[in-house]
Amino acid sequence: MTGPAGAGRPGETEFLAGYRPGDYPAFAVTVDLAVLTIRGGLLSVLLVRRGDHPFAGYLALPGGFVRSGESAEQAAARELEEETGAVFSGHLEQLRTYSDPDRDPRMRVVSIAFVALAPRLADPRPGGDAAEARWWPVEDLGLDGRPGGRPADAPELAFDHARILGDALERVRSKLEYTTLAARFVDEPFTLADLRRVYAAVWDSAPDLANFRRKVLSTEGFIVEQGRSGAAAAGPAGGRPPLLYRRGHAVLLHPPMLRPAAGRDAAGPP
Amino acid sequence: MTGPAGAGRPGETEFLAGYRPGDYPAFAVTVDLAVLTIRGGLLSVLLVRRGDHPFAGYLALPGGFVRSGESAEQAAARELEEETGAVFSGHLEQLRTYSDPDRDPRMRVVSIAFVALAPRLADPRPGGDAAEARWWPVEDLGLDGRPGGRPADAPELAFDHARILGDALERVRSKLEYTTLAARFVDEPFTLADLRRVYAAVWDSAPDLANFRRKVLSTEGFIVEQGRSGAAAAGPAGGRPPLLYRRGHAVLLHPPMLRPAAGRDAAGPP
DNA sequence: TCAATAGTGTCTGTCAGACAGTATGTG
DNA sequence: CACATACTGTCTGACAGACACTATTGA
Repeated sequence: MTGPAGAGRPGETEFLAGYRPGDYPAFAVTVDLAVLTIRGGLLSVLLVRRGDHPFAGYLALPGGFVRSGESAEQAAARELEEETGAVFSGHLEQLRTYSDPDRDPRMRVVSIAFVALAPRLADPRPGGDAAEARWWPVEDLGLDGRPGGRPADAPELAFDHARILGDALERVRSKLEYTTLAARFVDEPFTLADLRRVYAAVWDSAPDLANFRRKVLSTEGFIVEQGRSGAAAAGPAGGRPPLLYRRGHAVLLHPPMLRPAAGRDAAGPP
Repeated sequence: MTGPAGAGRPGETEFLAGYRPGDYPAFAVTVDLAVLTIRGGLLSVLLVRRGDHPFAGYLALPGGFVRSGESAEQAAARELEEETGAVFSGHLEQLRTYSDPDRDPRMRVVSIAFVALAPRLADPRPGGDAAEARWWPVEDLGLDGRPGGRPADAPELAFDHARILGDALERVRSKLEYTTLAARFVDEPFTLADLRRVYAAVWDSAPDLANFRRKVLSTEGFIVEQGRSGAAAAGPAGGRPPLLYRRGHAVLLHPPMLRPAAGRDAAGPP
């Protein structure tokens, strides 16, 4: 792949010098972020409460406009740092783009959605037009037909953000199956029990402990042993202190660790 | 998920009546299509030769601007029909969005890329500024480090289309593992040998015939038996006439059919 | 009968599910 | 000691890889 931009292709410099943009429709482009973490054993998402119309008072995914000189990825990283007040070092990946013509009643907006994963972040600070920003356990949002059904008091999300968040959850649930992404949810060093709690929270069902250990430890490069804690970091006293690990270099799991049968439907993009 | 657009949220109608768009950066939004099919046992992609600057004379993915009233999905379907001259009935899915600020030297363009799969399409007809449109076996493009290396005469693609096509190929290769997508590449009715040739072409290595049969036939809803051909459609004479099948309703494969070890690296989004 | 393609049977190793058991720490 | 947590062993069934085998057609 040779460079796309201002390269030396025959006649092109002259062409570009005389080029005037045609009248193509103009769009505003935003990024929306599904920032996920595990808090208190629950998969949680960062939501802001909107101060302004439209959808004033509704909960929404944090996000903002892409600026002239930046890519969507740069805009997502910038918004993430504005929202959390610190450089973001976790996992950030593009989810998909939402472009229904009437998804924003103000104007034509195309939104490029991202998923971010992080171990326990500092409590977020509000910014921009967000009146409030906090973590919500996803089960309190009643997005998917999870056991227990939609909580009666489940808040409604602004725009098409319920759909975006639903897609983000499906992406993360399925990526835990065939990647080592789970380890991005925990602080280092971590124990195998910590890592297993990530799967339990994301899949809403804990894999069998012994089988989980066998799989994780036999996957070369998933996690790296780090020694035993002098007297374990947290946790209630009592019990044998666990071995500690950090993230390894492996990215993919082969073969994958499939989640239990439930929640495996709904095709959707990978 | 209740409707995003012109709903009756308190105070919003008044707000929208007085709303004037702020000065957010304006972007052109395009769709780019990686249209894939199997031709002569080779995975092939539809490419156009550009007539205009920039990248005049280069090969490019077909695509075009998203219009004011349509979603990216609608634009992709429209371009596909313009390009092939018929209503497109195959599989079309969003790949990802490319937004590097300098990916197009003319102006700021965000491109939403799609992957389309179809059984042998009519030979394409050129349209728009495409001087020529034809199928290219992907192995002739030398995109990935495939055995044989990059052909000396491999053409260079315009813009960042080599990257987009590379991502599209990885998407399709991996989706064959855990979905029934392969069946979207063949005309109905088809034989098991036809279906296996799809895997052989996409993965560049044929799964063992007996194991392949066992897997496909034991996956309920992957394919449906359709009876035996009176005297097989095509193929060289001689040999036992095969059973015929059509696509079933199943979408996902559980557990997946993993491709052989090669080509399973390069993390990349799902 | 031969060539060619379709289709079957079966052995083997790998691995996940299930679950019972052992080890090592604290009070 | 009891108790809690960490960790191990092992039986079983499902399934993929490998490959030898049989079946059915046309020439």
